Amino acid sequence: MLVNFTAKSRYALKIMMDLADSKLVGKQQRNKIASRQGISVDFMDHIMAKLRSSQLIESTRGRFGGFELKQAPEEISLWDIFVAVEDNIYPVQCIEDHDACKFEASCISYDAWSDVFYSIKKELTSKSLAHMVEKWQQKKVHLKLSNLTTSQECKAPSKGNTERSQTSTQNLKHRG
Amino acid sequence: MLVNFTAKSRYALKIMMDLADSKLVGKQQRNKIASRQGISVDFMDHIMAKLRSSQLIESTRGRFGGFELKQAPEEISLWDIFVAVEDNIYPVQCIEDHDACKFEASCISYDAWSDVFYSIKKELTSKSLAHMVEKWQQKKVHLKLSNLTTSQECKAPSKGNTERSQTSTQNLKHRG
DNA sequence: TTAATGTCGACTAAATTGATAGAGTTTAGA
DNA sequence: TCTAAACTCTATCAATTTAGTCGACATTAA
Repeated sequence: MLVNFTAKSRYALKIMMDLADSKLVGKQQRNKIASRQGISVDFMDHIMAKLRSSQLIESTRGRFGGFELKQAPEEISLWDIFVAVEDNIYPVQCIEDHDACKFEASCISYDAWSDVFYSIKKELTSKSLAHMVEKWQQKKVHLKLSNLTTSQECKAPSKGNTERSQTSTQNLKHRG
Repeated sequence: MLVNFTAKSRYALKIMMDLADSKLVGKQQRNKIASRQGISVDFMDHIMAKLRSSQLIESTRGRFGGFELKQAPEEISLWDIFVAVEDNIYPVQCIEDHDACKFEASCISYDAWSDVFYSIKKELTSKSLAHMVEKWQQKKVHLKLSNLTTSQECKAPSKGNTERSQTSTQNLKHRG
């Protein structure tokens, strides 16, 4: 898949937008976020850990704990979010690690990949979470949705239920 | 992997650059290309089929056959190449197929993904094969390489030899 | 006819991905 | 101090995807 963002990026973006959208209301609990955004709480844990270690969110443990953004949405770019959750952000090995390939200098495509990488990085760095959320909030007005009434309809497959299994819980394949 | 170009894209770019680079010399045989670019001929067949069905290259069968570009390098963008070989070029399902998700309208991240997709597409569409090859040809002058003396050193793993197997053929992991 | 060339589809091993499970830790407050 | 409501961390797994291999076939020039 070209320009392949894994589920981690998809979910991370939802989570970050959810937190930015509900910023004024205060800390958000993980199962609230998960159910609003249709993500399995268990899987979300992994994503939260990464977002946290990248200083994008902070968490409070214990009763009445929850998550909130650690930086202003204006300061967070989409690039920051994707980099936080994906294990490898480079299109090819040699861009990541110049020592990975001793033939870099004479490789016909090295410079082209380098070019591709930096322009994608530039584009994603230029897009702020604040801007994305602003557009969402304008859209919400049209949709006449109240502030925190985000859809519940987008479900992760339920426990032990794959698309081929016999239980009939719908897997809606909502992948945005 | 974020911005994940599979081996098909990596190889396809090498192949297209190789063909553009040797355009004046005429048709190129598949095992010549494969050995210059360090690709397994067998795997290359799959890529060639896709490049051909996308009208990017044309082939001549039989003795003295080979491959050549079907369009001028100025007319071919990196986007064209990646689209030709990758099965899915969309970062998320709902950008590909609006009907895939009936909750698109109320999805918090749909517009953001759409934005991401179109800016990456724009960037890659703006980069022509001609431009990339021109830069390579300038670099070659510095490297003092003759026109078709491209490196042989970049090998795909040899037959039946994975990184874990006991035969010691080096897998150089040249991934550009 | 033959050798050199490209074409195509079936198959497979390895790696990655998405998801699950379960045993912690921390905190507020009764 | 005890408990419930939270978050944290690591191990494991099934399904899918990817990269690669193989073999039989088709085409062409000489």
